[in-house]
Amino acid sequence: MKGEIVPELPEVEVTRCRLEEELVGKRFVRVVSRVTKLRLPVPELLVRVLPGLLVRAVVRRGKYLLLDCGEGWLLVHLGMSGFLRLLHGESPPARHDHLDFLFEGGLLLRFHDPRKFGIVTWIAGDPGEHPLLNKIGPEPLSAEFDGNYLFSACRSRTVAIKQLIMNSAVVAGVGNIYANEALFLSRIRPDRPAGKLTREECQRLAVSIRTVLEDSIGAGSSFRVAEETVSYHPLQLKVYGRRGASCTVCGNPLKETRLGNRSTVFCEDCQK
DNA sequence: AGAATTACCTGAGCGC
DNA sequence: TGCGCTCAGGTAATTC
Repeated sequence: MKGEIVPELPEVEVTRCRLEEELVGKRFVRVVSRVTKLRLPVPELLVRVLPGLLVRAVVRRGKYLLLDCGEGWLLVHLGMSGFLRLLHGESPPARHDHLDFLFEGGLLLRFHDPRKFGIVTWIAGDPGEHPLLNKIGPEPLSAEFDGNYLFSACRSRTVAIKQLIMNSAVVAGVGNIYANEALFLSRIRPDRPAGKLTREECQRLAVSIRTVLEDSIGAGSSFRVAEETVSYHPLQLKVYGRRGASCTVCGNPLKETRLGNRSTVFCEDCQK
């Protein structure tokens, strides 16, 4: 598909930063829901529980956004096609504008998601114990995620390394695009059984995952993400979406295969 | 336990 | 023009 914007971890992180700047310290005034079900049901109590509450913090766990509202947490996942916009003042909702969160001062946070793969829900207790969050592995940008951790996680695993790093129980928030990019950068074939990687390869891959994510967050930070939409910087993607095009390193045409029914692009000459 | 498969959803693109 | 089909993909649930 052309021009498809899938929010990956960098997009979610840049969105988090914008929400943090704009919303922390602000109070919900009104919530309007025009949808009953996204990937999960959108609880009706949102419209009752949020007004009057103050946003204390905005945090990210994998691709989940969490607004700390004191007595509970608003959890948002953008799924495949979701994004958040920040608007000032009244604005009539467009198609697929499913939820509006109005804040004091006239600020409007709007959730838009054509495919409804996103999630908006309320967590009353400790978010770390919530079923959606309690099995998620370490953050890829944290110190906990390193070559040694990844090597341990690979032990006795027969799945392809690409599928392993896309498993959120192993590492949080690595989606298809950056899995492809990180494997290219670390010169490892995506279809290698995870258990066959050496410790040194795991070290390279862990560094590459961090690098591609951090680079993208840096590139994205110059864009007005949460106000408009999330945006990729396609020029910096070296393999994803480039089947048949020339490898940026050796010039040979990139190959495409499927792993776990996901598009997988790599260079058979550079990646071993 | 781990691996493989399915389900959820809509818009775009394609063949006819 | 439009119908029907396929594909895109995050993640949890289900099945093997």
